[in-house]
Amino acid sequence: MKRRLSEKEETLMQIVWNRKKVFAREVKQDLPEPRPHINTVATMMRRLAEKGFLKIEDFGSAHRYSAAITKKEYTNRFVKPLLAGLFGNSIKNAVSFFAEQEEISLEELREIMEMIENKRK
Amino acid sequence: MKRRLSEKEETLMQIVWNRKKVFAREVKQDLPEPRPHINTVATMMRRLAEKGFLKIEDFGSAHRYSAAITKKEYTNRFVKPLLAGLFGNSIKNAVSFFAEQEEISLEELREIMEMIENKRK
DNA sequence: CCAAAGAAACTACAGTTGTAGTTTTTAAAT
DNA sequence: ATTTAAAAACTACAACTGTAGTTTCTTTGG
Repeated sequence: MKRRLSEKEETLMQIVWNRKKVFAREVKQDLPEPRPHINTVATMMRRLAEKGFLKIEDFGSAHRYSAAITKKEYTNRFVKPLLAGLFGNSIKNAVSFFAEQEEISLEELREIMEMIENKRK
Repeated sequence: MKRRLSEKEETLMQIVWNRKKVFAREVKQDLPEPRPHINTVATMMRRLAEKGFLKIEDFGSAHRYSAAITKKEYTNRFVKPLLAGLFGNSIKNAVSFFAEQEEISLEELREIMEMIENKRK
């Protein structure tokens, strides 16, 4: 579990994180068109399991998959360093960037601050 | 210029973005130990150029590289969607996440808001 | 001009990713 | 028990990545 995932792999993990427990067939259904062959999905799921990102639970004749790493862990382990690398090791700079790009508004920043303050009470 | 870069490639781009114009030899110097062989760096730079991420300027017998895409463009094209994918298409959620992880403080959020407010004047 | 140094270009190879065909196993239905 | 359907497992392959050795080209110092 050392390298960060490719885009496609990340998409699969997204689906697993959302649905908690999934069969390959369901993962395929959640993918956008053009959907890959079911075997493609199955192969990628198997590889993700081999790499320690997914757990397998046997379920009759089928495997049911679930995440072996939470989205939070994944984000901390792989996404945070990515952002840090791009923004001089500062998440603050990253947030500034998105604020300047107007991907987040002053209003929303205010909401976040409130939310954090409440949580600390 | 369609897929996002690997970690190593991104590291090379970082160096180019920082130094603006670089020779392969300089890129190698900026890499952390254990440094790869110079040919490894050269090959990756050539491939990044082929993929449209770098421009080449001939400079005597050597190539001098510079970024063909700004860090801002790269972030918007590849990093923003990555974050959006993880956080329900909401950069706000992403920022909330990092705030909860205490990767950014209330103080810093306040600074960002001020900075943005000033910029809009 | 010629040799030496440095760089680019070319070649090679193993590991990973995305893709899916083929074969085998399993379960279910009659 | 036999067929059938579904899934897993296995196999294959091309593209891409990381790595570096080998060969060729180009400059420059004598």
